[in-house]
Amino acid sequence: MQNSDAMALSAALLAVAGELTQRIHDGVVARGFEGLRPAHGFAFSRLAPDGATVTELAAHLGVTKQAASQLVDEIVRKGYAERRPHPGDARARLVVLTERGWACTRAAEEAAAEAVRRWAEVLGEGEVRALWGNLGQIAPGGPIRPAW
Amino acid sequence: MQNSDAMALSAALLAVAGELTQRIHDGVVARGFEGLRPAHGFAFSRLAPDGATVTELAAHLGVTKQAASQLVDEIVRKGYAERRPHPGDARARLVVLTERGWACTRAAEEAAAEAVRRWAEVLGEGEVRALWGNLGQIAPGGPIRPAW
DNA sequence: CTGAATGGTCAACCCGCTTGACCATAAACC
DNA sequence: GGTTTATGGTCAAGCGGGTTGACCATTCAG
Repeated sequence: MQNSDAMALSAALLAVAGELTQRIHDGVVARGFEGLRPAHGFAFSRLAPDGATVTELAAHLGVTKQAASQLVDEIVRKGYAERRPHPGDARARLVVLTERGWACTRAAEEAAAEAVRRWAEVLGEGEVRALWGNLGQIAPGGPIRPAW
Repeated sequence: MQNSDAMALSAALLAVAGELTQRIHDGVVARGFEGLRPAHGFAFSRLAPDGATVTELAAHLGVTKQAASQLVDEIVRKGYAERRPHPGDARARLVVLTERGWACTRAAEEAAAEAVRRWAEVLGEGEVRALWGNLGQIAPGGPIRPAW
């Protein structure tokens, strides 16, 4: 495999990633959730299970805790999450999704499913599963950083 | 395929895209090209064949022409490209890569190849080619936008 | 030849993120 | 127990890359 092939593969991957992000974002907006940026989705995915502290969120997103704090301010102000006292650590505050936050998360899932369905139309369901499997194996575990 | 599966696939794709971008960027820096951001790579890829005007570059990157103009200023100042009069249109100026710009592009290709090689170690060469083929089919043709 | 359209730049502003300082609570240590 | 160090969080100021708006030069359409 030549270097130029690797570049072509990279370009395709990044193009798909960019378009996917756009489609999910558009889909979320179309379902009535406004004032959000794609980065918020990654925050939601970290908050979803059991909530998280600002510091944990910052690590997940790969930004400073100040930036994460601002982001939390924003989604709290817009009604997607709320801050609660942290059980067992009076310094920390647990950020959890509100019902509206959950609804938005479900909307994002629907939008993602729509985008993936388009791929299945082109590749077939089997290839999409193969894609999933392959990507899952090479996906890193670290913080989710903006692609560029 | 369930919505949550689509979300898992999306998350994996975006994680891989983010890591790939980081690795290419790191590799370029390691080869001695500093002061560049990932976005510059996408500009280079558009300039590479025969150069481009600021407006074409703006369309390719999905930003305003003012932003593209600033970006060109930067890579010109750092010696990666130069502005030339456009043959056949006195308003336009053709932005072309310098030799250093070409060297940087080759460095990026090497870094991409390194990253892809890691995938091949996990998936095998055949699956990587399959990945390439599948991504190539679903990749959009439009402007390359930052993932988020 | 005139008026609209296009390529490009300059200027002001916005917004998200960073660095640096600081307070409150927790954990570590004598 | 009391002091020191580390950790969670916020406030404030500044930076950097982007946007909008205005403008000039050249080209194209009538």
